[in-house]
Amino acid sequence: MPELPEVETVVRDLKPLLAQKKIGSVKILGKKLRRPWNPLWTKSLEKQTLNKIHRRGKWIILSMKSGVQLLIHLGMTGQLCVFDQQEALKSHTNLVFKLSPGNAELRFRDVRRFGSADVFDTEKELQDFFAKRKLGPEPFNLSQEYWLSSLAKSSRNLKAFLLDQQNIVGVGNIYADESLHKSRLHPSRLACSLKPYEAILLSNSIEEILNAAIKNRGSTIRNYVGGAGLMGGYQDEFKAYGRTGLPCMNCGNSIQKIVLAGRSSHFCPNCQPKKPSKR
DNA sequence: ATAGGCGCCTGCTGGC
DNA sequence: TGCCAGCAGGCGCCTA
Repeated sequence: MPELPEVETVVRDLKPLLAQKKIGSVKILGKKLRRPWNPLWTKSLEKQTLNKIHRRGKWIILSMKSGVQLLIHLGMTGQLCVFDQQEALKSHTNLVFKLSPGNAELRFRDVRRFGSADVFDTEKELQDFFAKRKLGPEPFNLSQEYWLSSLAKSSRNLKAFLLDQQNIVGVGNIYADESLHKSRLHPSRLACSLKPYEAILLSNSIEEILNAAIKNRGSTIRNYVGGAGLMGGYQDEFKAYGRTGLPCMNCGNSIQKIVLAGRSSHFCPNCQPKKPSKR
């Protein structure tokens, strides 16, 4: 589900709600997530004081003062929200962290269970976990040198390239389509075929699209809600994603859908020609 | 090493 | 109205 803007919104929402809180009890419910919960993790987290909440790509990191790290990925349908203890548990709630002082609790709920929760005893172990996955750079203030060279080295199409978190983190199916539409690049163009001006246009577009989506608190198609339970608003701004057969906002031609990298890809055949435009 | 295909899950929608 | 195939925001494993 959630891509960088949604994850960023969850983090921003949770920040004030989790500030100065301590984790009381940890409850594990329902079926396992992508990976099963290790019972030792419960002990590692209980009585720990939260220090910082941030994200790396689409991963949410809750760091404890002791150095223990709780790492959450929302998968396709994950929701990480604070509720009052009195509020009824929604179906498919997997994890409940009581917070003290106060009557609130942090709940993780993931209908499809593609999400995950992991605990690391130290910052170093968390970094090793990320290193194994070879996460690429954040999309903001990308080094131009890095971007041009990694595009040039890749024989994949742009859609697959953008979805690969080793090249750039945080971009998923929606924002890949939106960024390609904004840069007027066909999703099946090969990464290595981009001229430098096209490559720069693409990275600028990614940044602009993601920033605009963050401003709108992300996009809600079905399940996504922020850390305080609110839906996103950027779904109303889509220019390509999900607009199959509807007129392109730039030129009026109808938006096409094809499958690339196993995912549906929406683009305007007129604005995003397969051949590079001359310049 | 790299890239492509598919499996993992559940719920909703659209077409018959 | 009812059924069911197809599809959905992501990752990770396997294979070639």
